[in-house]
Amino acid sequence: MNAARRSQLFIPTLKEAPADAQVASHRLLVRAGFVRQLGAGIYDYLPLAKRTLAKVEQIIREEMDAIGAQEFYLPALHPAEIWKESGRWEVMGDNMFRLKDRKGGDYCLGMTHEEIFTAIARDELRSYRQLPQVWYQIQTKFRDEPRPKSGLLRVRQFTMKDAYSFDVDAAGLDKSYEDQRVAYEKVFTRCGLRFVGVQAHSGAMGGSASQEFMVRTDAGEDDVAACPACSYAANTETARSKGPLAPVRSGERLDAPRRFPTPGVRTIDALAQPPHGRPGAMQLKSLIYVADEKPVVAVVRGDDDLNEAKLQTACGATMLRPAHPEEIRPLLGADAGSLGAVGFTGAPVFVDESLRGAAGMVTGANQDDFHLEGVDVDRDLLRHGKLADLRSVRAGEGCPRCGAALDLFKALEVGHIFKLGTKYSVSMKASVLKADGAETPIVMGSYGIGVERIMAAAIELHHDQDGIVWPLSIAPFQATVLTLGAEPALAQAAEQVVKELSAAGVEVLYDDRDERAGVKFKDADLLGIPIRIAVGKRGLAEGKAEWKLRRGKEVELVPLGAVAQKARALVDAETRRS
RNA sequence: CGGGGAGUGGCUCAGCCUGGUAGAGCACUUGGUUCGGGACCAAGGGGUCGCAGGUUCAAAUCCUGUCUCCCCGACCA
Repeated sequence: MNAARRSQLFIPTLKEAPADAQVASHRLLVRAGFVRQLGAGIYDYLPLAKRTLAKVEQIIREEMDAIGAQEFYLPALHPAEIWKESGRWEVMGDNMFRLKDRKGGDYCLGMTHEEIFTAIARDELRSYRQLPQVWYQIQTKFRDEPRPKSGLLRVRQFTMKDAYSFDVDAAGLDKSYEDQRVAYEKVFTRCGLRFVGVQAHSGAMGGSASQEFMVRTDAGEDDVAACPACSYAANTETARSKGPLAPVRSGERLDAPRRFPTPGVRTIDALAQPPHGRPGAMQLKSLIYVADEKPVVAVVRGDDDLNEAKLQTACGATMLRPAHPEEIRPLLGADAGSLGAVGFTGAPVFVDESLRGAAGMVTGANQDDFHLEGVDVDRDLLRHGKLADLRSVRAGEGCPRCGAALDLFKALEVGHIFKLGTKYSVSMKASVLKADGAETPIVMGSYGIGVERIMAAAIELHHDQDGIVWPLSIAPFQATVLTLGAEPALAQAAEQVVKELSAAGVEVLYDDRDERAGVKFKDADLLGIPIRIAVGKRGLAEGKAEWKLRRGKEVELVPLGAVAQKARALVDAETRRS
């Protein structure tokens, strides 16, 4: 039966949103009775949410199956040993939920499943003839996020579709990756999301190439640089730009850096003010980080921002954090605000590539209250330091491909695909024999989609003052029928319409409650069911019902007997597979 | 981990400064009047004031500790 009675369903709607809901999707999911919060970053999914999530999962399943991926279901509870094999028992740090069993053995809750799938591949795959394999599951992941926030957008327990490809060589991986990329585009499109695929930073996953699928919304936590003129789009963790980056020159070229007193000056800004008057573009900003427990120095222009992800890429570290003040002084002899990398060889030095050739620069002297002027980057820094892309791009800078002004915006990551290569197959010894009898590590890819994030992103994209406006493909119900009034004739007519809709395969929510019309309208708008059929006295006198789409304004009178077919046609048109 | 803010009935909040034994709106129950965009009247039910100590004749209120939740920052020297 495709019909449900509103009076029986558990849909606890709220007039007022909880005070702690900040973003639209959070507020509306709670108000419309889809979710409740159990703890920080932990949510109950109530029947309406379950229906929508099931639809998202089904769309994912269909697109995965269409490219030959095979569905698994693996444990969420993992013995520590398997994570120690890949080395990620340590790498994942505090982000991993860990627990012990009664014998004191170490376990964790899965954050992702590269290790588990790779173990199966290692144990079971022997020959190149068995490849390629593409495996996936839709499973719960646990991540002890430092700061859960924004409702369902950053949580500690969530559902992920994670897929893994196993190929004999790089060419095979290229194809598997491309299959996934195309499947992802279909999934997000079918879910009603406008998205952009962007070049991404691989982070703790490792591997060569990766692409993120981003939904543009201010509720997102990532920053994307995209070119309005060409197809270039990248997470700012990897985005580049060209010009206008020529460093300002001081005009005074010195044979060697010269120390000068700057009492009390601790910031770029202070040094830019009188009496010093050295604009940020003339300064070098030196930042101290700890990469895998070892200090590194990053140097960017005074008016630029260091991008931590880029620094992480540059030094190849798996963990990166800013150094504590008490780590800085013993290393450089001064506190933050007076630091510089001129002649400093106590730790690796990375210099932003935009600084190549810059001269007449000012930087800290590694002595409190003193700076150096006349610094020549090539001469004074690059003999011991390495050039790297470290700075964050800014809006308006030139697209690295075509030069047009880059657009910068907030975005929410709903999917991420990686070319892992052999990182896991080597560490976990997953290999097959090739045709020539040689053993070769399996070449892997890994592909994730956040199921709840799709639901939340759809709401961020599709809502108005009154509530959610679901895309038909993932709405918990496709149509809702309202009776306006208590007359038995209305209920009779409504039930007939419900029956016909149901018979036509349309999922319908029948609001049979003894409520005033206003309450039903408000509730229907809040829930966001795409098709609203209202049966009231006025229309019924002519044998008609009112047809209105949640996304539109027009109300149309439709003969009772024609409602089901009209709905069927719309559902067919909007949920068809691409 | 640092900095803010908040925990009072299911929800939104007041009361706290200036201690005297808990309130409003919404929601819920019953009756009545209403009935096309979150009705009205009347009568009800429901709260160890996050938790634990302490001060006091007396603590939601003052003090200490602790837990939880939300926001900002995780750097820009």
